[in-house]
Amino acid sequence: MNELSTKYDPQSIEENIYQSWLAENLLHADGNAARTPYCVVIPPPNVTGVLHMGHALNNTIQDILVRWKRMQGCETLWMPGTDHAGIATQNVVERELAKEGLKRTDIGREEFLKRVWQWKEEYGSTIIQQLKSMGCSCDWERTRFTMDEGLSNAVKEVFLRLYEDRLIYKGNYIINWCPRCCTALSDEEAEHRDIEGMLYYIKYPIKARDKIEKENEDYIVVATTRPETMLGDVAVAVNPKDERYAHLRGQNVILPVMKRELKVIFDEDVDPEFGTGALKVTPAHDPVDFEIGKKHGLESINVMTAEGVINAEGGNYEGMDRFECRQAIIEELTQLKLFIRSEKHVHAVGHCYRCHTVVEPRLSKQWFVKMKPLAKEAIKVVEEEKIKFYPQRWTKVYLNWMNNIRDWCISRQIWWGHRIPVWYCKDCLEYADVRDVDITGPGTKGVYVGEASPEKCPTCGGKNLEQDPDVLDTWFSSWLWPFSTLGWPSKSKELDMFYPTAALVTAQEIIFFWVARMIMAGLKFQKAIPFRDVYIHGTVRDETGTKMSKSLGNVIDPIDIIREVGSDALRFSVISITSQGQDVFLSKDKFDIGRNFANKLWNASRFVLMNLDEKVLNEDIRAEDLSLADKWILSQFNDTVRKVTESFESYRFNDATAALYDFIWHKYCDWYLEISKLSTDAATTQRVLIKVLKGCLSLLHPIMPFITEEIWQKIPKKSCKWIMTAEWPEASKEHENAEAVSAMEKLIGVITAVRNARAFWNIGIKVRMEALLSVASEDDENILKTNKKYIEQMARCDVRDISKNIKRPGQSVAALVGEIKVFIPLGNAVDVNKEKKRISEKIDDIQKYLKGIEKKLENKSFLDKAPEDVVMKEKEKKQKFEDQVRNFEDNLAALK
RNA sequence: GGGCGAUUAGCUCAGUUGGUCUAGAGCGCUACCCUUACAAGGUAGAUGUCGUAGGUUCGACUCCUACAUCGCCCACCA
Repeated sequence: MNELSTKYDPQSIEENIYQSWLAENLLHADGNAARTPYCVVIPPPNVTGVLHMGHALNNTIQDILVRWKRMQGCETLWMPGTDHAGIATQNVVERELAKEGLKRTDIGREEFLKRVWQWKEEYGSTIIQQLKSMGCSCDWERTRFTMDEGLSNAVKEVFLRLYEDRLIYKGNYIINWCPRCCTALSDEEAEHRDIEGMLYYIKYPIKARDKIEKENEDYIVVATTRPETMLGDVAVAVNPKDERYAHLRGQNVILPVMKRELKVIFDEDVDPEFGTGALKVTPAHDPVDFEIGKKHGLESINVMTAEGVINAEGGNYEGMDRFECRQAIIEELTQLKLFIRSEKHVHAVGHCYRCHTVVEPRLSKQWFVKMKPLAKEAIKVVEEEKIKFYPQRWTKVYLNWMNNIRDWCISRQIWWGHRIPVWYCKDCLEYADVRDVDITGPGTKGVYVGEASPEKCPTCGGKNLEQDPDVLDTWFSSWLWPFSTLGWPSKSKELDMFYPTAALVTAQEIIFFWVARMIMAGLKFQKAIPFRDVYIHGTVRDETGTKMSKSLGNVIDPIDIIREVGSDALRFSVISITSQGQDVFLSKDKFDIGRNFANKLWNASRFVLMNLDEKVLNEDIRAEDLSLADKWILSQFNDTVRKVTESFESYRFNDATAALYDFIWHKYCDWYLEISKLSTDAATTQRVLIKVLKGCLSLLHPIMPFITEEIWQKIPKKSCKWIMTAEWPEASKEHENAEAVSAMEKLIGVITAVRNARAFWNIGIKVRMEALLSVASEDDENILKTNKKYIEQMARCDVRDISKNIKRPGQSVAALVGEIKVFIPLGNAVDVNKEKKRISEKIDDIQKYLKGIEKKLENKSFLDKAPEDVVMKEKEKKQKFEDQVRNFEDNLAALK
């Protein structure tokens, strides 16, 4: 009944344990107001996503926090859910359609959305299932999805409020455009990557001279990385201070290929140092050019379609792909003798974060959120440390971004997402396409902004209404997550209780996407911060330091690892190699740490339970019955409780795993368990074994939930049925026992000395050894005498004598443990020369350190300035080493 | 162009306010051991001028400055 299976087999326990928790309803937070609330908000994984190592790390950390707080008696809530990932999901479903030879436009918006929902129902919960297999203790009953009705209401409400406050507007700007996804992207969604491209030097002939006759006079040379955009050039700009071009004032140049006449304009923003100092101006395709164009009243010529293909404005190049066009234009220019040369040029090029296509800066009409006013408060709360980042260095990164924040492009030209809640009256507007309206805020003629479609146009009463075709950026719903998931905009018990949430755990990549925006939304709509602590963990990378990603094929799939070594081993391993905020370099062998540790724990528990007589648990441990080893292990355990709790409190999770690993393996198993074999029958020993085991399981439970629960279930007469809801151990002074710790250290020293001699003299384990212990103090004598049996058991020797001033027997070897001299008679086995050499080496070793200490103590400044206790310690150290040297020298002399 | 991180044993990494550090762990390595919880184990052992050069200090792996190498993030240099 109480027995654990001989082999630790995570596969056979993990699934069952999780089902039991669900059956017992242990994961559900019902909102008990008598307890301290503790709420963690999951970074909602992408609904198309599958679990990767980053998720594994992220969710393990969150689960640790939640389980730990739950055990501490908090009312904990871990809100799970997924976001609808507009672009990514739409891409997935479009690919499915493509298999049937269809495009989304073939089936229409409504039918397409039906397909997406179908897809979501079928595959959207993959990642949720995977989180369960990791043991995550989320409240699954509260699982949310950004497209749920409640969350959609929050989105509408927020859009309306921002619009009313004139923080949302629609206008014509250069945005990042993905020609593959055919949508606008926000600045954050364009990932800049360094690309080795080309810088092309092109001659633009000066109009006054119709033929190129003189070098350097008949034309101006511009440099560009994107020659295809020249089709949309409207000017050439130079710096007014640049004397090279002073003669061009008032001149026009001819745009090659298009043969359009361009003005030469003078603008401070042109850098004379770059390229030739002359800039071709293409306002429709470059943000800098757009600004210059605005300043100088230039027209904008858009030469590309949404798909990145040259349009009618591109003359002969119409219909050509943008990159093909680049080559073709260079060829034509070469023929015209207007192409000078190209040189290699490394520059950062934006790529779509969903499909990695090179983004095209494109002039288009989009919806934006004004960020500066929102950022103001969000900067303040972080500066005032109402929200704290762990590690702290991210504060600076956050503030830097916030202080330079730019308006957020929130409209997307896709179908899957929250439709923009804006309707246009086609009768009132003079545009054929509703997209073309400029909207600065409430009061725009023919524009209605509201929760649902209006009956009629508020301006003219007409019924010719059309909703804005665009949807909102997915992050426009994610940024509301901390309160939209708790019921807002409706009033709710949960919102009152759990907002602000306690901690947010996330990766560095989404500080700007998500964390910063949640802070702004929280402050704007709840008038309160969304969370107090932000813990930023490292990025999971492979051995070579590159980010793990599917496309690179360097992923280690957490699900494979769970299958091989179990979820507990995965969790323990990943936590133990992650120091605060540092990136994680992962390779498969790292999981041995957790696997071996779980195995060790399993076997130790098996030993304890095997030797347990249930009846002894009817009574408590009595202090007067405790042996030295009992007191020692209880004191050491107490230390461990303190360390683990402190580590969790300061988000230093690997410190917790290190403390537990060291205690369980090297103290509990290596020493206490072995010593306990002397008295497995004794009630007190059994009680201590169980007490410490239970304590370890509790401390370990947040990190390794399954194995600890499984073992817990086999322990008889426990206070709580489930370890998941058991009490978190508390460290207390009364368990501290410095005396026992120091006494035990002496015993361990003696035992190690004997073992050392055995190994050094190559004496087999079966040969019985003898030892004589010469002591200098009563205390030592008592300790050794009362615990003689430990030495005999652990070092496999007979202790012949323990007393003061024992003379070293002939044919023996000696060791020193503090003030205790250990003599080990070896008979003829002793090789005098070998022993001499051994001892001499030890003396040399010690003397080396001794010299350092002596030097320190001779230094007057040190004696004057160092604190007293430090000086005292140095003196003690010196004394100790001197004693050791003297002793070893005596020993050396005793050798004949 | 700005900002940040890393540099410690053969490998992968810990090391919290400068002195209990004679710098640790895991893996690997060496020797012995299938000792009745565990060979995914046990016992014992070897291995480091803590990237380089200065500085602050009685004292630096720890703080400061420069440099080197690697990596990350941000940025409209065409």
